[in-house]
Amino acid sequence: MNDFYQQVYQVVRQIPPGRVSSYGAIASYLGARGSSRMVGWAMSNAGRQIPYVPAHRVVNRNGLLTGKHHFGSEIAMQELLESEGVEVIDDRVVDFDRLFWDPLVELEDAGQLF
DNA sequence: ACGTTGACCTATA
DNA sequence: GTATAGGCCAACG
Repeated sequence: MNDFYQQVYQVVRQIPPGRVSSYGAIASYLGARGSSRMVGWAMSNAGRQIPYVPAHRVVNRNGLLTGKHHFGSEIAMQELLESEGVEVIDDRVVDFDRLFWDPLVELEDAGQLF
């Protein structure tokens, strides 16, 4: 795969349980601010990646579970999040601002990767 | 090769 | 606060 995808997967794996991030934040961290859609495409392939990529911890900027349809079932993503202590109501992450995990802030730089 | 689609985001009104 | 437009670029038919 391209390095871009691998980088996306690396960042997603850094998201701690019970926290969530966004496509745009990851794209921005990888230097592709305008290409947040590519992060979504990377997630589409995330299910086939080894090791496991916690794609359920990645939601859109509004905290909406827009990618839930790509999981096994419609409630799989929500179930996974709730099993980690993340409240999800009406396909939306509760206290998204508080649970938001920004790689730009948490990792500070690319030194945490590789 | 071309048009459409898509797990998105920002800007403007 | 919502609505609309534009940009982004890989994958698919």
